[in-house]
Amino acid sequence: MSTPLLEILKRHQLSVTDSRKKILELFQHSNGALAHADIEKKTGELFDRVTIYRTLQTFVDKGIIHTIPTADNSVLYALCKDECTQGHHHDNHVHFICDTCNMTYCLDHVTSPQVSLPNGFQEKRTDVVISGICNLCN
Amino acid sequence: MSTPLLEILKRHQLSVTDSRKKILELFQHSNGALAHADIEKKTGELFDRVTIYRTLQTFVDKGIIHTIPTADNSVLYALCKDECTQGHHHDNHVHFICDTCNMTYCLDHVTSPQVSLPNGFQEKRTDVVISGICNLCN
DNA sequence: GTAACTGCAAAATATTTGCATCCTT
DNA sequence: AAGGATGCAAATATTTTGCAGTTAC
Repeated sequence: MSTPLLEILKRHQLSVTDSRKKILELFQHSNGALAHADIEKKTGELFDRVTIYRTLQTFVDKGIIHTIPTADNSVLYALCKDECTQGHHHDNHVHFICDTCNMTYCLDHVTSPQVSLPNGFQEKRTDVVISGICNLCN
Repeated sequence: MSTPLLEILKRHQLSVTDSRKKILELFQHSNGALAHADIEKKTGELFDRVTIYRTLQTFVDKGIIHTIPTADNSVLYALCKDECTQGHHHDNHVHFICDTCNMTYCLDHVTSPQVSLPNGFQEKRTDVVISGICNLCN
């Protein structure tokens, strides 16, 4: 199903460490997005808080995960599809946040719509975040 | 042009104080969104940092301003259109963030597109954030 | 062996809360 | 006069940085 951990890390020229393996695994086994706090909770005392921050940042830089915009303050991360290359994310899919279970999904098969902008505005990237009720809570 | 300050505050049953007048005025004179830090900078030493936090929260609660989702950690606020009522925002317009000048615009006249979701997902609210180059920087 | 990664400590930043005082109505 | 808003102090939470020790390759 999902690409082996080691292959992903190696493809991005990252050395294979416990924290990277574990955190990447968490993303693969979660069908939604994760926040720093989620990861901290799920890894227990395994890694330092700082290591988690740095690992997430590294993954973002390398194009392994991407951040998801949220209206409140929180920062969420989710796996990129395989086509993401370093420094160039192609995550133009729709994100869905369930108001009930609070889960955040990447709807990989729903692509962002084309929006026509006023004169002079030039689109480079479109993020769509839809909230409502997910299929499990419905 | 814009609704008088006092009228807006009174309509939402808020007492008229210096900080509320000043902060609301800032939003009216800005054609973009503002962050807590922007407001702090523009008001100088006039008000306490905490007062700004509380004033912004009050405005959000009352439906005078709304937050804008951003992929990084920052929280941005912008004026709601007049139809917003307490606890019920109707800000279904598109937001635009300029990569060059870093300004955030509410494109009030560009409404969020309808997105068709997978079975079982029910939309309640759609946020669209487009980044690129704005009309002034273009 | 070397460069990169981690843990720990601490700094920097951001946000929230309690309470006494002041201001709006 | 009474309730709400503010300022200040301090608690809490979040993120970043420096550095020494450890690990991957």
